[in-house]
Amino acid sequence: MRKYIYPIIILACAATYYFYQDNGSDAYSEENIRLEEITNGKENNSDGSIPLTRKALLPSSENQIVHHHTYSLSYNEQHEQAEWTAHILRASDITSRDYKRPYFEIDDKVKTKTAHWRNYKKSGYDRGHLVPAGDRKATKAAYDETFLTSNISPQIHEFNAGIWNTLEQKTRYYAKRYDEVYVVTGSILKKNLKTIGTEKVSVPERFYKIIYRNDANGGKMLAFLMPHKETDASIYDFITSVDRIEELTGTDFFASLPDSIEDKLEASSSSKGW
DNA sequence: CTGTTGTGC
DNA sequence: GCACAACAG
Repeated sequence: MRKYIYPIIILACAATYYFYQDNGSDAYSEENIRLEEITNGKENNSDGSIPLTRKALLPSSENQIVHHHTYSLSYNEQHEQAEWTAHILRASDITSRDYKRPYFEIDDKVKTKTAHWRNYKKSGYDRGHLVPAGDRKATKAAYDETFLTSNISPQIHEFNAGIWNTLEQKTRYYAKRYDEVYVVTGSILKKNLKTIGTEKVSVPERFYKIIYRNDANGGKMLAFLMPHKETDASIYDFITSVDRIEELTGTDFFASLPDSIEDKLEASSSSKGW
């Protein structure tokens, strides 16, 4: 009997290991990979383009920037939500795994403390992800990390499940097609917006998403600016230039790109090349 | 996929 | 407060 004990133990250990791998509970390895992404990036891209780190992708901001394992954000305390989030979306982030939705938690990395999810309860508004949960399905840990109240804005359900969802799916399509895209998502925060909850979470009137694809020729950029309302229109009716979003937000996007490339890409409001 | 609400312990 | 199931676009 004894000769079976060790094989059984080894099998049990292996099974446990694979179980946690599959569940994506191995946050430690993910942390190593993704935090490295912020500071070091890769040696070189296969197509000869200059590798961009997540840090290089970050917009300018006077608000509180925090780095999570798989995305970064800038929290606006007045409006009790992020003014923008930034993440690198890779084809490998997109899987068909079915994770159980966790509860939204306060983001402890934001010093001023983020809003509580109760502000949204019975408000009539969705807890709309900025970094979509669907963009972070490589592991359970990555998925759960999107369920922080620093990563949501109040959204009308018909908008969130409608054209905004369509835009998120299109972004995932680009990530699969080009293997890797850089994504900045946010809203136009201004004074006198409607608020919800006891903490007065602002309800933005417009949301935007900027997608950048890198290549040896400077890459391509695509920006969408959408009114926060239900619509049957196409997402392509809401293409704008990054320059326009910079005007509205006062934020400088992709400042780390060489100026000649940045100026050209950010002036464009065309989906040509995508 | 994007979400909320109701029930029960 | 949390788990589970049902429901909606």
